[in-house]
Amino acid sequence: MANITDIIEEYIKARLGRSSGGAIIFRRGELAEKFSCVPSQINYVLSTRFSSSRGYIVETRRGGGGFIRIIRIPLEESEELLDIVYEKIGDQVGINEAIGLIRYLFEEDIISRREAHLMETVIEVAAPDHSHPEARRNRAVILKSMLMVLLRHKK
Amino acid sequence: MANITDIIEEYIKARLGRSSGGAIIFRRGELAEKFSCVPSQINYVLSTRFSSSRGYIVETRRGGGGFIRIIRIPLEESEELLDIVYEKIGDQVGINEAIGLIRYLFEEDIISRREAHLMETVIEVAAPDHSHPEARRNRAVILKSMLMVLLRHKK
DNA sequence: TCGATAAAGGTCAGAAAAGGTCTAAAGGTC
DNA sequence: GACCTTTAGACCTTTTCTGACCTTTATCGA
Repeated sequence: MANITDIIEEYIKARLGRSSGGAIIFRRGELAEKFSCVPSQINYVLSTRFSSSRGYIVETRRGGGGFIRIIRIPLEESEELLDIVYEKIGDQVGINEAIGLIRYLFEEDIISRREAHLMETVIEVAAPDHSHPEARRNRAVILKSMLMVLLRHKK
Repeated sequence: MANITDIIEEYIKARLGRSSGGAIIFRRGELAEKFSCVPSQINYVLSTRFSSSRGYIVETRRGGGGFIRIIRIPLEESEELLDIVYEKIGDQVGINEAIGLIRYLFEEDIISRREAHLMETVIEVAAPDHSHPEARRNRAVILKSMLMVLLRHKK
């Protein structure tokens, strides 16, 4: 259990715990240096331990001045939405289900009318081919991404 | 965030914010001197951060007495939004242009921060294959659809 | 007046500075 | 031994930065 992935995971969680806004930022190369591992190891840690299904958002930028930012989504108030994201939707979703979900969010006052229209339109336009499996997967990816944004930016 | 480009961008935005008419003027060489960089760095900042899709007009003059003037374009009525839809975007659009535009709308208070994040995420997720022509067309379709929603449902 | 010179800014290619992806091998677990 | 997780490394993409070389404009002196 002393593998480097777990150690880095703990380190990141400790820093997130100390941080004020529930977000930290660092350079991939520096972190790799600190733990004497290859940089891609950091990506492995991020994808296995800080995925969105675990309640994290990871933002990165390449090039000079590049960075990795990890944001923790406060779970207490968001569990319902996260549940929706990872249980109801899964990795594919039909158009009616998706639209139904969006309407539900509006009725529960989780999103505004305008946001609801925005989201519905996106679903219709970006994944129009109704029952094609490819479209079902695409729709799930887009819908989940949008829900993650809502989690991050409370109304 | 220790890169010069971001620092110069902030400096220019601060000066624009303080300015009365939403315009500032300076000498390229002096600015470069101030930030200890080569003059062409200023051009890089201008083209990546003060493009027209982000809501700026840049005017310059060469030779003795030359200058660079940056003008912020306020965005007021929905007619201008329609203009954007039909002129700036067209039937294909790059990712940076699209995101620049979304930020512009946010800065002009036409969309909320949450809507901006929603839209940016959609653009990134739904048309990820950056420079592929198919993705460029797809991006345009999605972006225009979203803008039409904004037009119909005022903030 | 007109041509040379100085004083700007513009362009472009390439280097540098990040982070991303993919695969193969190594390590664990049952 | 089969299967899953972890680790390393080769190679790729994006973004920023630098410098050499080019163009435009103003001014000054013959």
